Amino acid sequence: MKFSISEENYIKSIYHLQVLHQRVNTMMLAEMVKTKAASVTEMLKKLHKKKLIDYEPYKSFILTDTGNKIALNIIRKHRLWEFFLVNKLGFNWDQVHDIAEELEHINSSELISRLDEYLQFPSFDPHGDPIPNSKGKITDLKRSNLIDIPLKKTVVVSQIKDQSITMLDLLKHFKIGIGTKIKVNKRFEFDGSVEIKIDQMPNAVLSNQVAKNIYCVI
Amino acid sequence: MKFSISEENYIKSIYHLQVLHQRVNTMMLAEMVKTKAASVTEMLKKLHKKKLIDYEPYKSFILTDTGNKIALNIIRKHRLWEFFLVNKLGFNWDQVHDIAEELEHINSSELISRLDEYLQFPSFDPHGDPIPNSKGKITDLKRSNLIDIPLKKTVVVSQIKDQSITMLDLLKHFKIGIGTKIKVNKRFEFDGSVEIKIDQMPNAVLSNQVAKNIYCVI
DNA sequence: AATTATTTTTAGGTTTGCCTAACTTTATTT
DNA sequence: AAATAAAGTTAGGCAAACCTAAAAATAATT
Repeated sequence: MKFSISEENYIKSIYHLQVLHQRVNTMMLAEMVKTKAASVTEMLKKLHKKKLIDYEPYKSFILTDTGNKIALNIIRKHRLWEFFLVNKLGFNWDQVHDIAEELEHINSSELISRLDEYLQFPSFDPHGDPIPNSKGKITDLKRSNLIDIPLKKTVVVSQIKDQSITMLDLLKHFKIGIGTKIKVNKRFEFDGSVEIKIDQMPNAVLSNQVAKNIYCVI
Repeated sequence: MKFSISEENYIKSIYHLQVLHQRVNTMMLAEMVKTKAASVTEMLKKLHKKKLIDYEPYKSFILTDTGNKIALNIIRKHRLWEFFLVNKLGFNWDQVHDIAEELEHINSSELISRLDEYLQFPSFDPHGDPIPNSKGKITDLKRSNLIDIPLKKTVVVSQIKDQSITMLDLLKHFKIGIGTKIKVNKRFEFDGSVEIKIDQMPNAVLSNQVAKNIYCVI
């Protein structure tokens, strides 16, 4: 089944709202899709008829399993494109949302599976949000860089942002790679550097510049 | 100024028709955008009001300079995306048109200039059609097929006219694709075949039928 | 030149998704 | 519990882009 861009945006928005607040209402949705409540009601009736939401007038609505699957697919596309824009085209992570908002509606599963492969099946988008796989399954782990990670918590490196040779050299020296377990002991306000501990290694201090490029699964 | 997907498709189609037949009429355009003549007339009035075409009812229509520029920008996007799909995602050139047809309407000049750079500013798309630059200029390099090319001159393949699967197969065997450097050593009068040389390949002979379908930038 | 055929436009209708205004239902106060 | 406020729905309209059928203009034939 194919859906209009509008329908897709409503489905996606309902999904996001359900994650944040489990009860979703018409006004919240109206605000999210930047329209008026009356338009939302109209769309709810349509989505209900297409069996994408369960809906009782004046009561509430919730995505059906089908609706959920469709939402996850749109989100998958959005996040893969964001990953592409940042890691291939060199955008900053705060510049890509609007563009991905358009790209997510491109309709070709072949395109998406190839893109996924081209990007080497990333698990997280540039904001650290998980990318659903082709079956709609999400790794339910959050991700952030060493600057934002809670202290004294052991985390696993999942991505290095800056992949320059100099950066790789530095990482080699500290024995840091994808999968490495790291604990941040202390953060120094003065220069934003962090002291880390890796198993069987002495404590080490990474500059802010380095730390912010190392992303970990929490 | 921003245009709807429909408007963009009309503009692009008028451009293509103008290249093929300099006189364009309503019915041709209707067929090209897969709609009916009445709808075309409606759109012509709208495009005229927006000064994208010169239009006199019952007479004719033609793109204005502005219209032309917009058309070239859409075509630029289409061809860059096609190049991306083939050269980065590994699609075959005969699979990418429909996807590029959607991607060409994504609205971000920043995206396109970065994509262009990422692809290293290609001059031709996978079908050998020239990609307009950001100012709408098309490389008007001299191109001709292997029959008409000067002997002993290294040229670069830029377009394959016949894109049948059988032709594709043959080209694969000889390792010929867009961008391949070729030198024609000799032409045989008898059957019009040509002997070519490609770097790191033994000499090869192509039939006249094949040679005349391979276009190169001189 | 008159008739016929074709092309183009106009007129009137449909669908999608938006809007405002009015009305219902549900929630919150008093 | 009644009154008021807020949220949700319905009704009636609008714009974009499509459609069919009929009318007008142009082109082709006799």
